Amino acid sequence: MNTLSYGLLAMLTGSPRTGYELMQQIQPLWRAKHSQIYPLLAKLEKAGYVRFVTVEQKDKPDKKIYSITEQGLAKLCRWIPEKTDEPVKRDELLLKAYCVSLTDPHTARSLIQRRIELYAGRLGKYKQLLDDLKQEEAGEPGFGSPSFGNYILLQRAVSNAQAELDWCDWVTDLLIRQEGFTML
Amino acid sequence: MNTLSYGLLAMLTGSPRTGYELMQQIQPLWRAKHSQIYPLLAKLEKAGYVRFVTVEQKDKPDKKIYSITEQGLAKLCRWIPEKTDEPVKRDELLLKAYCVSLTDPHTARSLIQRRIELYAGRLGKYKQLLDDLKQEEAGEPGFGSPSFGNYILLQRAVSNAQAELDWCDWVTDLLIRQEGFTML
DNA sequence: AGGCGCATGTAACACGTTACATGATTAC
DNA sequence: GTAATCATGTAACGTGTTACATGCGCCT
Repeated sequence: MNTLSYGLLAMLTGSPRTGYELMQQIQPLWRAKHSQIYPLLAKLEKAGYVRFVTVEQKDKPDKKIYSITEQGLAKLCRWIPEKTDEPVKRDELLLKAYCVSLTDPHTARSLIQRRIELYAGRLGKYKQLLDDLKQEEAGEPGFGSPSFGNYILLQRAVSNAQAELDWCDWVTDLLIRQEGFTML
Repeated sequence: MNTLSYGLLAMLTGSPRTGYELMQQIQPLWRAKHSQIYPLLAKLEKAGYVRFVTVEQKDKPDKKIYSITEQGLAKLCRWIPEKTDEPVKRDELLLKAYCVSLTDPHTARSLIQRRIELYAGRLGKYKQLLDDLKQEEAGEPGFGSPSFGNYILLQRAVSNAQAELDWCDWVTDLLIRQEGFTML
């Protein structure tokens, strides 16, 4: 039982899902490819933590809809209070930022610009999802609501994307002022 | 040449360092253990991108002080404008947050509390380093300064830690209100 | 005609962590 | 005495990515 396995169980507490859906939906929390998820689901099934029903489809491949079992739920509940590892972040841009003075301000700006586009897209997407959730729940979901987890995570995603954009804008301002000077 | 290799070259543009120092100093940008770094440094040396001098020490093991070569610098400069991969984040806490309603608000609060301690510590550390840098540079380092990369990264670390703390505080408030209700 | 989305799975490889190995000094 | 810091390195293992494999329907 590695962390991703617990992540899959966690996702399945929301609703039953296919491996394909799990792969897509877990991305914002834990990056993983389908080639890692399918074998893990098979293991979880053998261990009795999840079960699946096969749904035949016309025009599309058959799919397996997984749901969490009582045993899986118990396993998950025991995991939650355990010591939580520190988050792991690896960002190529930060390595480039460290030695950014090796390039010119113009190149530096285009590096940051691509990052702005990335986070602007995410910000819009997560804001939309957060609004949708508030509409459905008619306000802010409380701890008891099954959407509570989703709610606090969406809120986090929004403020996180905003913070990234703020930093990018701040750096861009510094670089623009610099370009002004080097023009002289 | 994987990303960590470029990261090591980037670090060495600041000043020559030992493998041990590189291992420590690259952590905030790219998590890696010494067992990964030492073999990579050996490869970089064979490829001619870095060189080292051995310094004998009494009372401590001998050390190799690495510095970047002209070839290494050229290689690094060619890498910077290349397409930058998206950042990878993996955080166990977010997986737990998704299914946090499976536990009680009290357990949830202690999960968040540990994270608050982690980021409060980092915030203090990075604020201090940022102040030190501003003192040394007598103000904000400009693009030309060799500290510019360090400066924008420290600024980012500070605002990032602050954003994490803000979210933790916000979640804690939600949970405290919840505890109030469940008491009734 | 070619690419994307759905849907699953395996095999080979690259990357990262843990453990093994050594050894002196300093601090609690 | 027992752990931590400095300092390097290798071996085994676990995790994550890329590539291989299949196949239909939809869109451009």
